[in-house]
Amino acid sequence: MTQEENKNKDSISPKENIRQARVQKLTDFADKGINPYPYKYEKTATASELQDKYKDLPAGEETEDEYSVAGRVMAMRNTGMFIDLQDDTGKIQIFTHKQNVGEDNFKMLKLVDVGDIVGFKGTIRRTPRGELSIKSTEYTVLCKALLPLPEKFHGLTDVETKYRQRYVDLIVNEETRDTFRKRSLIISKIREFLAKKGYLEVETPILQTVASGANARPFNTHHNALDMDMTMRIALELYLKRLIVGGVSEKVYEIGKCFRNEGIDTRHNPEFTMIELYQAYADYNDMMELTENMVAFVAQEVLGTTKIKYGENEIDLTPPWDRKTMLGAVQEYTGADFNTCDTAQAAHELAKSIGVNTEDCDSWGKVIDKVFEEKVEPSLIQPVHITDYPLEISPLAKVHRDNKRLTERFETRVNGWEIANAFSELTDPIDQRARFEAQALAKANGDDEAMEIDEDFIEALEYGMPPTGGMGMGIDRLVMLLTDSQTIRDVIAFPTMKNISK
RNA sequence: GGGUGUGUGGCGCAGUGGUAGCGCAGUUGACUCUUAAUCAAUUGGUCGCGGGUUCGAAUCCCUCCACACCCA
Repeated sequence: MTQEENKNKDSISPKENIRQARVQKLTDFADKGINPYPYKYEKTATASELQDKYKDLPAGEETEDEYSVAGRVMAMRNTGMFIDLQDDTGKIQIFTHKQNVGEDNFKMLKLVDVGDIVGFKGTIRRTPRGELSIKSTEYTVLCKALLPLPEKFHGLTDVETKYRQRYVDLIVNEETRDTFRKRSLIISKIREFLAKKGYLEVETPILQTVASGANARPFNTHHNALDMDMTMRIALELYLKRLIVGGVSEKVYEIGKCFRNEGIDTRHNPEFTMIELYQAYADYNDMMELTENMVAFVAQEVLGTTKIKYGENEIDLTPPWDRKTMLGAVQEYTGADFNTCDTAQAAHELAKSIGVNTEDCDSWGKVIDKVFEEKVEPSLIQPVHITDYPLEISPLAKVHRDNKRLTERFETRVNGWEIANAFSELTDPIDQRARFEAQALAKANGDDEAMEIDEDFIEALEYGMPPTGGMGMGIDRLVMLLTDSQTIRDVIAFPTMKNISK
């Protein structure tokens, strides 16, 4: 090696060093006429199928049964004689011996590294130590990996790398794979539940000119060809109700991403998945029943039980769930009865008397909301529907049939979190316009999360919408609950991360 | 936005003012029914970035960056 080359070698990073050693192996394969990135491989079994089928095969026994398996090499012992192969169902050991694969092929195993994807063909045996194995007669490199996997024992634990490079996390951490498989199953079980009830799945625009239907700030974007500013949706609500107006189905739902331009924490990601569903001729009481039945069905199907463990808590999702009015819950936990307050000012004073500062709240309803959030919400571990929210904070819900200050709205709380929000939907277009105008006024007074007026939506209501019950649920939080995940980033495959400037 | 932490080779970690270490992975060899295989040798790091204090900084101080947790 010349001095120049030596200097060159010294200047590259250690990671690049390992990579270059593997790039050299690509050349070695090419020299043998082998393409380390071939096109196809015929698998005849998965790891778990074999583990299951041969679970009673005694240690030391051999069979003539021949299979082909493929997956990622996770460990090599005894210079490649024992290989742990992982596919998406589990692991199986490969036994390679020069007597079986031939001397040349056995030597060529030196070109195979942990992390490579390889197909093995051979017969089933169980080793004297009791490990089910495939006695390999031939093998095919299906992909040469150029970068090394994290350490085999401790694996990858750095949370930042787990989120930024989820593919590595998934390769080495079974719990991560399990969480995302469960996420998929949860969503498909929701679809199954709603399909059985006659719900029609629909799709509505993500790019919108008016982002409304929730109290949140949107992401702004721009359509070049139309030269038009647009926003990403913050809720599914108003378009789904247009479909109820149209009558494409009396029961519709959508599962999809919503986008809210706000902070990130353990329960918020800027893009997240919501389900919203609407059922004509139903009210919020029907929605309570539907919500608890849906969640219980999903838990039963995915976990085999409706009694789940989350952190330190046991949570019983078995219906029916508790129901408490918001004012009743506040009174229960603080002793304060906000029914007795006729004005926002009186509510402020009552809140102050129980130690809640509500200076930033400009209405009776907002005061109660804040007191509820501070004094009640954290205690609501077991599922409960909190009903009858104040009018001022519920611009899309019908006025309560028995109390004009309240609406027919409930939020379902589990583990202290809001997991569902539902109404007897407001269908009166004149009232809806008044509610939007109150929101617009709040926005003008500095509440940048107040709702936008959606004129076309009001027009839709003027064509007539049947009485309707609607419900929205955060899928990510439901998945957190059912997978015992402590942060939303553990249930979103690629959570939003800040750029690393280099 | 505020507070508290964390950031050291590909990965997991030690190192609180005096020449940057360990394990795994990698490389070379030995061994060949292993299970985090074993044994021997060995490559690899401007200690997140930048500045300061000091004879001397991974270590003390400041700015910035990223991440986590708590609070708002």
